[in-house]
Amino acid sequence: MTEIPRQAGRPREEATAPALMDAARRLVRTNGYDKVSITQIIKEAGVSRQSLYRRWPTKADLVLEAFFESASQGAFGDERHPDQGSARQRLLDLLISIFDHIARDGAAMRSLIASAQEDPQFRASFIEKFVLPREEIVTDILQRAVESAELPPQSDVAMLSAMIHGAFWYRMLNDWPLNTAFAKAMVSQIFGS
Amino acid sequence: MTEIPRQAGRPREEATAPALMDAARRLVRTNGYDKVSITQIIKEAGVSRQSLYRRWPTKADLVLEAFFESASQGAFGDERHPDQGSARQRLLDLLISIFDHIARDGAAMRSLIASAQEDPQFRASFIEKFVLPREEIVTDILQRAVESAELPPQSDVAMLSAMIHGAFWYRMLNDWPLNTAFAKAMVSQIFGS
DNA sequence: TTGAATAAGAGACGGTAGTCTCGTATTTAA
DNA sequence: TTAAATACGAGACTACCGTCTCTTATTCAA
Repeated sequence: MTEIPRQAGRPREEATAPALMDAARRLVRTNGYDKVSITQIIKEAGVSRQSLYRRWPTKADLVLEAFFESASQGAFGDERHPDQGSARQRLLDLLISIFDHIARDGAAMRSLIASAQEDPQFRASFIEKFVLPREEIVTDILQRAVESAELPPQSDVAMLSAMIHGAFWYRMLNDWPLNTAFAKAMVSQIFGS
Repeated sequence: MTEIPRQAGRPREEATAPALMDAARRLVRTNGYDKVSITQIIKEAGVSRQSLYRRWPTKADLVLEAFFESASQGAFGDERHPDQGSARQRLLDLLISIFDHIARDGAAMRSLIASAQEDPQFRASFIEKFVLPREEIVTDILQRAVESAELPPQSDVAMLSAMIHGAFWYRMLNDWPLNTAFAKAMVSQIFGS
């Protein structure tokens, strides 16, 4: 319980950040990322323009936090029981869970990937907050698979991870379906069928 | 030599389209896709705004054609000798050639992938003109590899192709390096080391 | 009690994408 | 020769993003 010594000056309105995230989530789910303007979001949240830009540098940063950093609503790829079951089964469960989330919020995710391409600042933040954590979950599963001999000992775990994430990024970005059949096929390709 | 019956009306200025593509290529290579405005491109090409929009619906469509549809300058992934050499070697050569092109024009490619996420119209055109042709080159190599027993007969060629393209999309979009070492590692992962 | 620091809302501002209109030029067909 | 069709350049127009300024409000420290 370390007391944060308060700065001089008017404190931030506590309700503003959640109001903006809620508004952003709701509007983006309803209308799609690029159909939603900053002006709409601040009107919906009942807040001024500068109050948004004081908290996030761009629309993309706000949406990233609104969608993918709220632990309470379950981010992509929960790994609740990292030590149970075979690596193969854990990877399959993880992929199915990811594809479920993509079915709901894939459009937002695609827009964030797009924004990351245009803005190096945001890209760094996106990689740190979104890509690397998910990368780690997969490499962890694969590493354990090597240790338990479910994968051959000379397996290139980093390469396999790039192929796994890459495959569904590629499919998602190009409008190909991501379903259970695809998850099973991918797992078979990795672990052998 | 079928004569195209000319419509009534003033014909298009033949020099306009190449002038716009040249200007777009030059400016985007120098300054980067999102630093270049339509206004800059038309000024550089010495052409009016509408003359551009009469030919391409968006900046992305112009840049796609300027960079990746000019056969003369070698698109990504030339396959000059599709029947020579092992499939493994052909895939390696192809990957190295792709990575070379990415080193030069990867920034433009990333921006086009980004634009494709925001605009379904452009996405369809991007998939048709860019993604599918390259998809075909890889699946062709893999299919021949199955036929020549370089890959096991039950290989899921479509899945392997998604993993290959996906892996370098994923790496490219996230600022990881794409070099010969990565190409070799990927080929080893596909064909066995 | 006062001053410094910071937040708030309101809204002007510059830069950009893509649309639209206007007057003019060029071509085909009647 | 004339009318229809289409191209041209010039530039106005709307909507948007992100920045900036102005005035007011709230908090801490002297």
